[in-house]
Amino acid sequence: MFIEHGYEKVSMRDIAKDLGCSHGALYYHFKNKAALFSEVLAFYFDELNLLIDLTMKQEKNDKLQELLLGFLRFGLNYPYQYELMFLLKSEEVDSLMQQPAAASYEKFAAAVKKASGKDLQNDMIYSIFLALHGFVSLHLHRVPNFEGAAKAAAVHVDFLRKTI
Amino acid sequence: MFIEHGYEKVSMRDIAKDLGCSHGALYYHFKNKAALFSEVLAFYFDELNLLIDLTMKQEKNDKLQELLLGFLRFGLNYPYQYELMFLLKSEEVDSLMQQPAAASYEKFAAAVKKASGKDLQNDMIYSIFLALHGFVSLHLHRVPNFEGAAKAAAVHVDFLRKTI
DNA sequence: TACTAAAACTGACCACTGGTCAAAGAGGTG
DNA sequence: CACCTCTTTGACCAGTGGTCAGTTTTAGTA
Repeated sequence: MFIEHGYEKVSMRDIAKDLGCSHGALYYHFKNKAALFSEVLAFYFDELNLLIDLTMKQEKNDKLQELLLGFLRFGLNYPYQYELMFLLKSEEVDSLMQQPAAASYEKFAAAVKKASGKDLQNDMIYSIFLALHGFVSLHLHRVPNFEGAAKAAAVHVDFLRKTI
Repeated sequence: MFIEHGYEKVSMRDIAKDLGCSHGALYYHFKNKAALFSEVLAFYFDELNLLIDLTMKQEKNDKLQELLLGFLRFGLNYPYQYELMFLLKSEEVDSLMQQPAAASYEKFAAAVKKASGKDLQNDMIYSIFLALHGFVSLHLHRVPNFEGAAKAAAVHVDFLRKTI
């Protein structure tokens, strides 16, 4: 439900109705709405980490491009998840999200360094990440999925590749 | 109030209490909360446009750097405004915000082109904008103001300058 | 001055939200 | 049976954005 309609639009009562229980019962299992949602999101951090691993494992000559494009694809194909993984700042959710987000970033940064074949500066990798994040956060929800911005994504990644 | 506490935190009743009227009265003047807020934001689009104009008018050798840094400074010093100018996607607000946002972008893009002294491709300018947007949207609300990320901002702008 | 029409405002009301909690139910063990 | 823990319920709270019939204020006219 969160994935289809977003965090704000889904109420605890909606979830309870779908489960066939009262909304009060949810508060026995989860401290609050944010805690419930963050457990849903944990799955998607794993998914992103897995995606990075898979990209690095496959036999391709241009892993770097695949890495950058893969990030954009992930962001736009899981818009609500991405929004809460890297964008939302509501105090409640953010405190639960910062640690896994940082871990995923570290994994991404290490992969980029390795895939580039060069000894890239950390600052540079961070700038590249910011540029990718900018792309996703601007196209988020304005485009139905990655396909809707695939061409622009390729152009952006191309721009970034040239800087490396 | 919006600027200090953010869109979600300020209720129509809060505003009405501050004005010394009933919250119903607000709905006589504004279709809804989003419409009220978007009128507040119009001021900040003007502010950003003015900032671009001023940067281009001043006698400096490195207008380009000033332009890019200025955008980051604006974003981090007016975090709630920036959030709703370029980040928020609630259907209500977004439809009111897209046009002025696009206009401000066009102004920015033209200024970057002129300041660079080269005939930059539009795609490239857009990528640069996305990279700046990524910086702001990631640091937003995690840092009290521009000063809190000034060093990282300088590094990021430096990275972008090198690509031009 | 008295009247009128428009503009502005009020506050009760609606359906909804996240969250709390005493009470009630289940299920298992001795 | 009693006893105990785990789980669930649903009434309740304070708050939200939004609506609207009814009232007041304002300003212009006869």
